[in-house]
Amino acid sequence: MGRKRIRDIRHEEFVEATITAVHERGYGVVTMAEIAREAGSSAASINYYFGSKEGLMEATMRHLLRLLRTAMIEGYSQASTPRDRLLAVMDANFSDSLYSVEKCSIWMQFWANAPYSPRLSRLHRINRSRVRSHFTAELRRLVPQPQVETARTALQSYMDGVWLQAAQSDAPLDPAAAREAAHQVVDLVLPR
Amino acid sequence: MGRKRIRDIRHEEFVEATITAVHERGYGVVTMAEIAREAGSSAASINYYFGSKEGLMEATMRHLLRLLRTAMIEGYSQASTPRDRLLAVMDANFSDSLYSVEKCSIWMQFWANAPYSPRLSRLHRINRSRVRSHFTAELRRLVPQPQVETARTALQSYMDGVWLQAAQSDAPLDPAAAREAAHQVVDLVLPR
DNA sequence: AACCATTTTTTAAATCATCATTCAATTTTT
DNA sequence: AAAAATTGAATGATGATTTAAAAAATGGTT
Repeated sequence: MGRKRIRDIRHEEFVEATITAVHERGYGVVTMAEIAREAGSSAASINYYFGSKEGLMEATMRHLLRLLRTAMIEGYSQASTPRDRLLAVMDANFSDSLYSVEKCSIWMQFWANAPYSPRLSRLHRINRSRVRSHFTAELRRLVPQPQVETARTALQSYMDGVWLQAAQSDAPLDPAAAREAAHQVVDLVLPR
Repeated sequence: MGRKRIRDIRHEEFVEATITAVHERGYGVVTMAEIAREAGSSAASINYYFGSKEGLMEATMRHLLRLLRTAMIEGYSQASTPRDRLLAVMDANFSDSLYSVEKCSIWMQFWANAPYSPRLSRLHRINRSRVRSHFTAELRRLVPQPQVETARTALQSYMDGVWLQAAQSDAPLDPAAAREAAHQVVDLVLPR
């Protein structure tokens, strides 16, 4: 029973510490020692578990992607109409567990660094194309064929842009308000 | 006459080299030596002109902001209706001189790093609020009052999101197509 | 044109600091 | 007792910045 426990607990602790530390110091500047201190541990331990700094970063991004996927699946399962499913995808992006300055900020860091790390860029591509196919599937039933692509990029880029801004914010975010705003954008974009 | 010339020429050379080098290697990883090599010079020279690496980065961002402002002013001056002025702001963001993988990529890097550098974050804020006020001014005349704010964030975030994506692209961009797509998004958002 | 004095520009090398990673030894858990 | 986890202290690199000295441009004077 306990065989896997410690390993998993440490994993999670280090990933959480990474999120905090990267948010505070920046992806390019944060050191192993800082992350370790944040986790109440030592840099050597991180290497013991993750092999390298890059391995840790990849694990952290996987963690965030998992959060997003979970939020998305949950919302999706409760929605019955195409419109509700569309809103569910957006709501997932602005869910309480994801839409915080800390998370948006680290997400942005990963995003900016993805082009220089094959591991990150792969994760990034996979995530993006999943969101795209969700959007496209619902929009096909909501807008005339020639506008599907325009509506999709409008909405998907909107989400990206809002996160980009959120990362710059110096005040705490309001996820509920962000969802409300997103709904209004959907209203604006979809034919009524 | 020649007193200022050399200084200006070097400035520009180093800034161009910075754009190329940051695009190729990433903001957090690029070294002074790499930038210097790209410019056919030495790292010490960069410090002579810019004082520090951060100074160089700030100058580079200023350069990009100047490009954006120039493109915007030019388009603006030729537009006569609110709608045309709105489109002009968008077109400036997707102008041939700005909408390239290289430029979007470095822009993204600055964006991600702004929260950790007061100098960058200041520039960033100024630019953003200029774009916002342009948008708001035109939208006031194009959509009912209660929707102005929604339409503005929809469009402004759209632009941000498209740049974010562009930075990840591994193929050359098509600025004309991006402008066309942006126009369609405007059509979607504005009441017809 | 040629000459010198002054200023500006350039860079190689030295300095100084930082960090990821590894290793060897210890502690904790099973 | 064996395996897993932990860490302090090397190790080995890297890289921004400074310095000191050289090279190039400039301007004034014949």
